[in-house]
Amino acid sequence: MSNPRPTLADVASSARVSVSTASLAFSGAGPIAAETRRRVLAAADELGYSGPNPLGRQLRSGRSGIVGVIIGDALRRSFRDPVSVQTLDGLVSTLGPLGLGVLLVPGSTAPGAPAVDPLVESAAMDVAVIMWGGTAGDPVLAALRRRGTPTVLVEGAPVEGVAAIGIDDRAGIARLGAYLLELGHERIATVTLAFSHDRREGLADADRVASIAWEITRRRLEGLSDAGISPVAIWETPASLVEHGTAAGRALLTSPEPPTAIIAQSDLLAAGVVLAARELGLRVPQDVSVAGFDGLDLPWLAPDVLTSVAQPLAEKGAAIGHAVEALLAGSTPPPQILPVALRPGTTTGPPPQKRS
Amino acid sequence: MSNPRPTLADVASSARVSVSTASLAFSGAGPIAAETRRRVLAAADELGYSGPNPLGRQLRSGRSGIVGVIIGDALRRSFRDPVSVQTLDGLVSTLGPLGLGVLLVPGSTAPGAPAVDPLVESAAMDVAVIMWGGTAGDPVLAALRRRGTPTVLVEGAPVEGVAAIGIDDRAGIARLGAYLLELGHERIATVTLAFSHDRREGLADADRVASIAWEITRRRLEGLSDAGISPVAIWETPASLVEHGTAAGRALLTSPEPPTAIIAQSDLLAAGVVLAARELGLRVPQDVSVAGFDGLDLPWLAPDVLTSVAQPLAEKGAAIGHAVEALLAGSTPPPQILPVALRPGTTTGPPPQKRS
DNA sequence: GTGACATGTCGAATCGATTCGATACCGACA
DNA sequence: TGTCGGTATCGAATCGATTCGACATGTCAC
Repeated sequence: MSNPRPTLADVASSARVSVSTASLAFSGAGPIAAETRRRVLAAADELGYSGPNPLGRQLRSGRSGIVGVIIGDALRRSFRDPVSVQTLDGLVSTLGPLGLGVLLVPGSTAPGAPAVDPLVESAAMDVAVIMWGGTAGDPVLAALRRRGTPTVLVEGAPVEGVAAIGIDDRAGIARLGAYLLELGHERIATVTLAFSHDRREGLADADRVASIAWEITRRRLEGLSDAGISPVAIWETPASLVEHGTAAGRALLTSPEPPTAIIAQSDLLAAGVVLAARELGLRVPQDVSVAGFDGLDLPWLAPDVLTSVAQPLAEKGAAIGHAVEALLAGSTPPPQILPVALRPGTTTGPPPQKRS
Repeated sequence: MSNPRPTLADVASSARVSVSTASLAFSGAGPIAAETRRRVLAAADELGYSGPNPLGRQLRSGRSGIVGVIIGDALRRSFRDPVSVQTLDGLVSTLGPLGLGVLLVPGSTAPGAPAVDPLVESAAMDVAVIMWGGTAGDPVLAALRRRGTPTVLVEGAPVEGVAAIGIDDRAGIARLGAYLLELGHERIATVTLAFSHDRREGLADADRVASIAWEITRRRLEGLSDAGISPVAIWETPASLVEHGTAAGRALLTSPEPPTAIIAQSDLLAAGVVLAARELGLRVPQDVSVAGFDGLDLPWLAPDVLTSVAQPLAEKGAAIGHAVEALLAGSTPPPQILPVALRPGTTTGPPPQKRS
């Protein structure tokens, strides 16, 4: 009964045709008589053969049909961020129709360890996508290189020979900064994404800022300078999560000379700042303006609607998908920077009148 | 230069050993002289050969090392729910050390279409995990069966020959119901997860309730009966998202005879109800009690802490992982129901005194 | 000195499909 | 009648590894 699963050869012999003909019946690549085809399929049906074994096909074609998506570290952390999820969703939607599957690959095995997850070294994948820009000497990038796996780097620093997809976050932040300056703000603080793997939390001094390893954080910080803003405080967070934004907000808003506006590098962080302000009895935006980045829909922040810079998440996922497609076709897709758009909400306004 | 990638045969001939010996040098399965091994590795290094091609290995072993995770429909929807994400995280953490990768497989191609995504039919996977209980006649389940892929069903109705992992949500809801009864509530309404693929939103009458296709929704509803509660209203939502909870809360709390307590089948829904109550100027729990299910940590709901029934998400993921492991080993893991625990928060209290 | 045994290496078969080139057959056309 | 062209089928090679059994060599004990 439950013999070893039937193979194409079994089906062929049962239908009294050669293996090659049987293969044709399934793949449809090549001329085959309708009657023969019918006979083969009937035999397959009878034997309980459910189509060619993908493993055989893959070996022959040299393609696994799998795109490895390297997720920062803990899935839990990456995916608590709607930004990752929506981007991934866009990617999956684009890859699906191409018959490509997405394999989730943890980056590093242990949180702090420099070791690379064994899957990066040994999983079958035709292309790899690094979701959150690897740093220059990223061991994951090195491993992929060694394996010769074509790679798409998302939101990273440009690396020779690696396809890149990003967004124009620097200009977006600059635009946001200009907007706040126009409103009259002079004391602007900022809450940033993580600086590097060490994921510290707290105020960052100039030295610390100079040590930023993650391109995305640096770029968004540079957007502020572009707007001519030098922040009165730079607060570094371990990850883009609401609670870290709240912690940042509490600290910044209770400082001796609190900022009149806070720009966070992500909406989740900004939302956290808004919650901290509420908690402290401050009105947003009358007492303090708060702005974020990403353009997420955060219904639970109601009645506030975050002022933010919207990035096209689904399109970003699709762009990654197209880059993957191009790499598979053997071409080298050009780097692509997607545009972002300032989206004013209810959390920004003119600064409070100076008392005294 | 960039010739066709070197193969084990190339390495072997370059190291002047046979292919079989070269294989041994990499796999370590079998006796091999240290010196020979060194020579092979050196040759590999020189040729830029980065380990055996997984495709060849897979064909030989008949194993792909891939676990397909079938996600309901749109990734975007599934993964906006922290419950899915945290469970998946637990699963990935368990599978990683086993050298197994997780392949994301969309369930159905189009939202409403009954068609099954081609990946379900043709992707190479050793085991499949259906994340949110397929219904009885689920086409995905049927397809997997036909292919003979061992399957783990999470939170589903028991199906012959399919491994099952679930939580004791029915008892948990019953416990929660009892708790509210003890507090003195008499008018209790409930907000449920989706009934079926059609994902309607609004009050459900008895007929509609009788038509529930999704086991998880039915089970949690039955928990209420177990506690002796017949809800004054049953509000059906399309998905476990905050905004649907808010819509439900608005409707239920503005009805002629509003409930004094609302039990939601998920924390996200419950959080939405709390937000609706705030919006309506109602105090929680003085004016209305709200409870959820899942035991999520929702910092943005502060200062409220949701009363909820906590389920062990990471453990659930791990349990799924172990079931996968067992299936791969050829055994049939027993169905497993994980315990849940009532976790009172600040959103429940005695009902308001009757006026008049 | 010889048999028993462990160690290292090799050749060939195998996993399950795809695909190229050859062959056989048919009707049409000159 | 001989040839050309197209269709349908088949045989054999191929993808890149793993693994089993055979064989050669070396060591030890009796």
